[in-house]
Amino acid sequence: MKLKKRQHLFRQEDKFESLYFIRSGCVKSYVTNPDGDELAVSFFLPGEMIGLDGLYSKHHTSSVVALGDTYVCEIPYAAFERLCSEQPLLQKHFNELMSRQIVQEQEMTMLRGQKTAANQLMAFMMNLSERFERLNLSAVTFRLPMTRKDIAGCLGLTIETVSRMFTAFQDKGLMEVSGRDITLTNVEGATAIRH
Amino acid sequence: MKLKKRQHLFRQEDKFESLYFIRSGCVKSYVTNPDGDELAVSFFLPGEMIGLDGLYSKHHTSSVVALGDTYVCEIPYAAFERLCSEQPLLQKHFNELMSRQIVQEQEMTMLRGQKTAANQLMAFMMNLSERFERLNLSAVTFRLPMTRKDIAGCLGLTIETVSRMFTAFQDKGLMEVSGRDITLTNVEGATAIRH
DNA sequence: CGAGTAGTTGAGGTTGCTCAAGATATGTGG
DNA sequence: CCACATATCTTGAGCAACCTCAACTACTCG
Repeated sequence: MKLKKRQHLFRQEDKFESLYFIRSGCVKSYVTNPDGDELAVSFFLPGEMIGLDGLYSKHHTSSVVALGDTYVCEIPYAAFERLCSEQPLLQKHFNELMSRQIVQEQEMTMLRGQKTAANQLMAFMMNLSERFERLNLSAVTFRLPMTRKDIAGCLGLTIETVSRMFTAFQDKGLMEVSGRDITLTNVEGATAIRH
Repeated sequence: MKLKKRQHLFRQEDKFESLYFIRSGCVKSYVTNPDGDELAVSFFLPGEMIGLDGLYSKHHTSSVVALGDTYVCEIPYAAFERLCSEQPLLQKHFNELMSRQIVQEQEMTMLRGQKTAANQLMAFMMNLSERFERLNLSAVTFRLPMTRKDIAGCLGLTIETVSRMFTAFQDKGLMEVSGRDITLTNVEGATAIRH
C-alpha cells in the first residue's frame, strides 16, 4: 500500500478497522481541536505501528498523513485478533509492541518537558538520531523527514524559534545544518545540552 | 495491597514483574533525568492500570508513588499472560485497556500543547473533572489529590504560575478554590477558556 | 504546639512569541 | 528545461508571558 506525500492514511473520527505498519518513509500523526489548529504532533518511522489508539474507542483519535512517499502495510484488525488468539507468541509480540508505543509516547513527553527551547530541540534531534540508528541508518548524517513547522508543532514552539535554535547549534559547532540535511559534528557537546 | 502516602509502588529501572490496578486513592508516575529532576509527571485514578511501560523493556521506565493512602491490586504478569491465552475475551479487554492508556497519554500531550498557562491548567482541570465523573464522583466539586508542585511538573510550569492561575480563575468566577478543594461554578466559561 | 511542608503574592528579568520582510527551496505548466 | 508560483526557511525588532528570587501565610502531622 503506497501513500504519496500529503496523502492521509486515516483521519480523526474515522472508523477503526486496521492497524498499519510502516515499511519505508515517514508519517506524522496529529490531533486538531474544534478550532482546527494542530496540537500534539508525533512522527512514525519504519518499523513502527500506527492506529493503536483506535482499539479502545473503535474510531481513530488522531489523523495520520505521509510526509513523503511512504509504504505502509495494512493489517485488518479483526483477522489479526483471530490470528493472535491462535498464536500465543504473536500475541506476546503484539503486547510488547503496544508497550513500546507507550514508552515512546513517554519519551516524547520527556522531550517536551525540557526547560528551554534549545534543550527540547536537542533532545528531539538525539531521539531522531537514535531511531535512525535502530534502522541501520547513520546516526550522525540524516535528512529530516519533516518541516520546521512540524517540529515546532511537536515541541510546542514556533517555526521561528526552531529555526533560530538550529542556527545557534550550528554556530556552536554542534551540527551542520543545511535546510533539512543534518550532520551531528559534536555528539558529546550535544548530549551536554540535552538537559 | 495498601500503599501509604509517599510510598513507592516501584521505581524507575526496577525489574518488571506485575501490573497494578488502582482500587482507590491516587498515584503519580514520574521520570527523572540523570540530574535527578522530575520530568513528565502523570496521574492515575481508580480503574486505571499502571506498569504497562515495563512490558516492552522488562523493566520499568518510570517511578510510581502514592499521593495519599491508596489501595492497588497487584497482577503478576506471567500468570496473567497465561490466563489471557486461555480466555480470548480477557485478552481482548486487556488490549483495549492498553489502547486506552495510549489515548490517555495522547490527551495529556494535548493538555501540554495548549498555548498559555491558563489554557493548560483549565484543560487539566476539565480532564480531571471528566475522570472523576467516570468514577461516579461529582464533576463540579472535588478535592485535588495532588500538590501544586505535582500539577506544575505535569504541565511544565512553575508552582507560582499554577497558583496565580488558580487565583485568576477564582477572580473570574470560573471556580471556587480553597487549597485543594475545587468547585467549578461556570463550566461554560471554563470550556471557553480551554482553547 | 511547633516544625516542616504547601500555597500565595510581589517585583524584576529572560525566554520565546508576534509581526514583518527577505531568501531559499520545491513544484508545476509550458 | 526554464519561468513562475507557492511553500518553506531565515533573520530582525519589540513585546508579553512565564520564570526566578524572595517574603509571607496557611496547612498538616507528629
